[in-house]
This record gives sequence, C-alpha cells and structure tokens, in this order.
Amino acid sequence: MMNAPGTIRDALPRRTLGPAIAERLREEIVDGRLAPGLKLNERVLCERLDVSRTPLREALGILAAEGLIAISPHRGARVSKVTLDELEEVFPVMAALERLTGERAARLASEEEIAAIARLTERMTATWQARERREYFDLNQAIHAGLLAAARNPTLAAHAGTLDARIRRGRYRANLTETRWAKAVAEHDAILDALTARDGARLGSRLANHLEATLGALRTALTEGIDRRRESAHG
Amino acid sequence: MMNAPGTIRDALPRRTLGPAIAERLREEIVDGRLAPGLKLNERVLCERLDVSRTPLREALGILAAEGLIAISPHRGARVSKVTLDELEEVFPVMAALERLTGERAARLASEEEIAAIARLTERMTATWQARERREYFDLNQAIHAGLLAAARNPTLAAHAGTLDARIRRGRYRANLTETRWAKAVAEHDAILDALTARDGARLGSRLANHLEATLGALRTALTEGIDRRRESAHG
DNA sequence: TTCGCTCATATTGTATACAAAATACAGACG
DNA sequence: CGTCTGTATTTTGTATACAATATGAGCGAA
Repeated sequence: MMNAPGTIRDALPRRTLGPAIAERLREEIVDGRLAPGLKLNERVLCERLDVSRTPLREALGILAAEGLIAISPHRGARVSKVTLDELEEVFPVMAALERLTGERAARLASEEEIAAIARLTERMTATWQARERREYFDLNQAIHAGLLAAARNPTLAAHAGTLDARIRRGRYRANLTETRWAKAVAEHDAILDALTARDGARLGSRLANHLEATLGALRTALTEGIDRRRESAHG
Repeated sequence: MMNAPGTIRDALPRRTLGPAIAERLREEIVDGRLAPGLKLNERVLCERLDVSRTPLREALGILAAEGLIAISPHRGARVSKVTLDELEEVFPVMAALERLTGERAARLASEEEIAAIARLTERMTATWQARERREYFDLNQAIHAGLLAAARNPTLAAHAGTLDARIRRGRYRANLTETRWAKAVAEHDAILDALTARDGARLGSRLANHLEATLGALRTALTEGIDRRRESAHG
C-alpha cells in the first residue's frame, strides 16, 4: 500500500448536513434571534433552511444534547429559557472546567500561543477604550478558545464548549455596565500575567474568579430584569 | 382547570425509540459486548434490534456525542477504543467535576441521602470481603450516583455521567488487583467520613484523589496489557 | 357561561425509498 | 507478479411516505 490507512482521508472530513444545520441554529439561539421559549416547528424550519426533516431532526438532537433546546416527546422542541436558576446551575460547572483549563494551559501552552493570547488581550483593551461591544465579545471568545486549545485536551474543550454556548446567551442578554466592563478588562490583564508567568494555580483561580464575577454581574442584571417585569405586570 | 398544565403529562415522558436504543447500545459498549474498534453496520444493527434506520441513527448520534463511538461521514460508526491516551484525557476532566460534586454534596445532601450512602459503603465493604466483583462495581456506581444526586445540579450530573460512561469501560477491562481493591475500599471509607462531617473541601479532594488512584491502577493494567500483547505477537 | 367531549387537523415519530459516496472486485497494463 | 483503473456492490446520507400522538375547534350538557 502507498500510505498508511487513515492519514489523508481522515483529514478531509466532508461535512454532513446535520451538524451544519446545528451550527447555524446554534448561532441563532446564542445571539437571541431564536428567542428563549420559542417553539421550533420542524416543517417551518425545513422550509426556511431548505432541507428535509431527517437532517433537521439530527440537528435538533445535537442542540438538545447541548442543552440549548428542550425536546418533549410528541410535543416538539423549544428554545430553552435563560433563567437565573439555569445560569446558577451552569456556572459552577464551567468554573471547575475553567480552573482546569488554566492549570493545563499554563503548563502546556507554546510560546507562540501565549504571544497570540497576549496580542488578543491588547486588542481587547483597545476595543474597550473604543467601546466596541461586539468586537470585545468576539475577542473575549477568541482568548477563551485560545486557552482551551492550549490546554491540549479535546474532551475538556468539548464539554467547556457546550457550557460556554449556554452561558453566552446570558451574556448577550445582560448588557455590560461601564464599571463591570472596566473590571473585566483588568481581570483579563491579570489572567494574561498568570499565563505569561506559567503559574497554573494562579491562572486557574483567576479564570474561575473572572467567571464568578461575570455571573455576579449577570445575577444583578437578570434580577433587575425580573423586578422590572414584575413592576410592569403590576402597573 | 383541574390541574396546572405541565405537571402530569411531563411526569409521563413516554419514551421514544432513539434514546431507548442508545441506552441499550451504551450498555453493550460499556460492558464490552460491543468491542472497541468494532464497525457498527447500520443494516445489521437494525435487524438485530428490529427497528428502522431512522431511530437507530438517532441513537448513534447520541452515543457519538457522548464519545462512546466515532462517526466518520460516509464511512460509518466505530466503537471508540479505550486507549491509555484517551483515559489520560478524560480523567482530569472527570476529577475536576468530582471535586465539585464533593464540595456541593457535602453542603447540600440531606441527612437521609448521607445515611443511604453510608449504608451503600457498608455493603460495599461486605462485597469486597466476599470478593463479589460485580456487586462491588454496582455499589460503586450507586454511591457515585448518590453523591451526584446530592450535589443538586443536573448539568453537573449530565456531564459527569457521560464522562463516567467512558471511564467505566476502562474499569471493566482492567481487572482490580487485590491490593488496589483493598485501598479503594479504604478510600471509600474516607470519602464517607468527609461526607458525614460535611467537609466539602476534604470530600472533593478525596474524590479527586480516589479517581487519580483509579487511573494509576488502570495505567498499570493497560500498560501491562500492551506488553502482554506485544509478547504474544512476538511468540 | 363553563366544563367536558368528539372529531378534524396539525405535528411529531418511524419506516421506507432514493441519492451520493465509499468499498470491493475484476481485468488491463506495465 | 503487482499495481492501477474502471465498474459493480455495499453503505451511508437525505428525502419522502406513513403511523401515532397531541392540539384545537365545535358542540352539547350542567
């Protein structure tokens, strides 16, 4: 035989429809175009995406496994709601994985990866100064992805990834306040310091604390949201 | 209205075929009847389980998401292998979740739950003395499930559950040595002590250490397995 | 009116049919 | 003799058809 089996072919994983549909719907759920609680009618989605029900249902299964939608037998799929209870449930799990990510990334990241994260952090400060919210979120994502890649553990990346998708929905909904934003940028600088020093314990703690602070801000934002809703319900 | 909507119906979630098939195949994979590396032919499985390809493929999707099988587009599904590399990858993630489980369980478990876990631990010692391997594994599972339930976090339970399925396959394959078995029982006593004292930090550490020790034993067993295979290949 | 029932409709779950890709095989060629 | 190539077969991916369940409107009785 010319080359060992499973070297070239495996590198070209021609995508199939199901995951592609899931990716698209995931985006729409995460950024809120598909609102929490919305009923997902299969026929409607099929027409909109121009696919048949088979791969669409495959996609719904993927999203259900990720916790972004909930499927009840014979009653269909709904975008799951972003409740405070739900976030309080997801965050500690994510924090545990972030800590592990930090410990591993500090130990295993290449110098190039650290340099790349440093550049991203720098750009992040710039977007903050320019108040470019969208760019800021994207850079935040990129830094997170970089750390995860540096942690050299696909299983960790997979589980952290699905939790992150659930959390991201909350982030979009709860607008960053000025003070929280400034603190978050400072926290990112501290995270970069720990990474540069390759201090795993410190990096892990700082990532977990950063996440905890994010939850705190979200808690405030969402609680105010509930209060506001209650008020308007009364008036 | 007679009763609030969504109370009784939701409690009777008439199961659909896909998850049921997944559960059955999961069992067969975990206990090794479907050997690692085995090609899963859809037609063959359909005939054996007497279902059509649609729910079967749904089940395969579920198992792929859990990491128990690997699907390559147009090339089919294979039971994923239990390599040492794979276990080294899964264990740290599981350890992070175990630690969190311990911290939460110590804080949130009811007295009844603690008592139940105490009884299970007692029975576990008995099965060890009687060298009832199968019973021992089952009790081990039950204790783990009890702690997870006591941690009061469905997301944590879901993620820990999928990782546990992957790990369990390794446990089955690597036979417990006498010395490791004795140590494991002692570790379980220590775990119970920490739970009874509601010392979250200690419980978390002990669970993580217990898992680390399990990996150590597996590492030895699998490495020897490889050596043995090499020997027989030479002879 | 309001509750409960029946039946029509819509929606989801499952099976089958069709399309595309990968594998296996046979024959030609070096 | 081995290797390459073209073709047949198998297998997977997608679409459609059929079955079971849920939803909702209309009607009748308390």
